[in-house]
Amino acid sequence: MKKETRKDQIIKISAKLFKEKGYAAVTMRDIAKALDIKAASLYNHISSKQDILKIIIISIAEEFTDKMNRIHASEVSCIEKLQQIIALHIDIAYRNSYGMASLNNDWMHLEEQMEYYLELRNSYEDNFRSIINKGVEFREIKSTNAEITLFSILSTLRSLYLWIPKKEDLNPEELTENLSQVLIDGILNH
Amino acid sequence: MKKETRKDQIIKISAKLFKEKGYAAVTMRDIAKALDIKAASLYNHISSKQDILKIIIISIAEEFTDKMNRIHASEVSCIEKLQQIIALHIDIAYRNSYGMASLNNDWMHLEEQMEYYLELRNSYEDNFRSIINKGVEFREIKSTNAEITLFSILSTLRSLYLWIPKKEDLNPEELTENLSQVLIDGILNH
DNA sequence: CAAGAAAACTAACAAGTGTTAGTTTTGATA
DNA sequence: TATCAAAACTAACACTTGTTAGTTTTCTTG
Repeated sequence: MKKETRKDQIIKISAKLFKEKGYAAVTMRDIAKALDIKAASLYNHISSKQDILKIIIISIAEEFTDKMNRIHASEVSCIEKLQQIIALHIDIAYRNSYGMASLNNDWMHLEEQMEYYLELRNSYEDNFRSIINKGVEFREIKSTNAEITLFSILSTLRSLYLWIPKKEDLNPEELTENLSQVLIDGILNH
Repeated sequence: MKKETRKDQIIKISAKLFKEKGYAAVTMRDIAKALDIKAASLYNHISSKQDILKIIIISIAEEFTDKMNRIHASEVSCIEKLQQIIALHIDIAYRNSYGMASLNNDWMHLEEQMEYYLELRNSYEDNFRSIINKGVEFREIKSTNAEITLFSILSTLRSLYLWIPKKEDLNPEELTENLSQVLIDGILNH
């Protein structure tokens, strides 16, 4: 593990501030103040405010897309794939809850990179949809509206970043187990 | 039904812009341009930018809290209460998907009103939690972690505003039916 | 149609924005 | 210890921000 550079610190503290107030409401002076330096000094490490956002968002989006591709291609049941997707989201939300906030809420402030981001997101969602559709086809998953199933699971997973930091007592393994139960088995006691 | 005032138009178009770019990234000149007037003219109808946000968010938050109170107090099973909550979210998301975006993402930019907003939200969540806990107690709901059940359902409901405008083919009744199935019965085919 | 209110306008403000240029300080290496 | 790059600084820029003051236009109503 390499030492944390000043640039890493800038990215990290920026992600934290972006989560609290949103990208547009955070100024370069806010970021600088949080590091106890002047705004102009930031430019020795990053090229622009946009650049910070791009680094935060694209790295996470690529990780999601990459790992989803592997899950999609793997030779396990659809239900097992769903469990792996749940574990993936929990893992990333634990490691980078600040970045997840930007991914979810600030992607519209990407400029040149927005198209690429949307490609990554669409690829991810297409794989997700494909897994659920196969699950319905193989009778593993109920054939109510598959699009609603996708939406519901994805909404929950995308909100994990808000919730995980407030529940530090729960470890990732236990959470993965319980969340899989709720999302896949449902809540009804029959 | 009274005629739509200029103020109503300002609130409506602002909510739309806030959904697209977030409160902080929308300027008074943006709002004015969308109405084909000058920024200064807005101040004949509203007192500040903050004021617009306050009106958008507080009215929805009060509606949620109010209707949740009634559901909580009603004499039906917990599962039926959950269905009513789902119907409530779908109803509001259909009628005001723009406002829901601000409620979810821009509440941190409320100033004097933030405390009141948080009270409303906490009251809502406490009622929701109480319904689920009672459901577990009465053996209507599985006794996996109740907090995870709450989180999962609430995340899905809070994301409806993103999804409903893209699926115009689905009517509210059908959606309520299907979403209840997914959230309550789960997706597993057994 | 006259009069007054409502709602638009122009012009400007003070403060805050991201960023650059040029300079000084810091810290590692030879 | 001398050197040189990395990283901090000060000062300033051009532009944008929310908002106000004062004026003109438009609409409503008697």
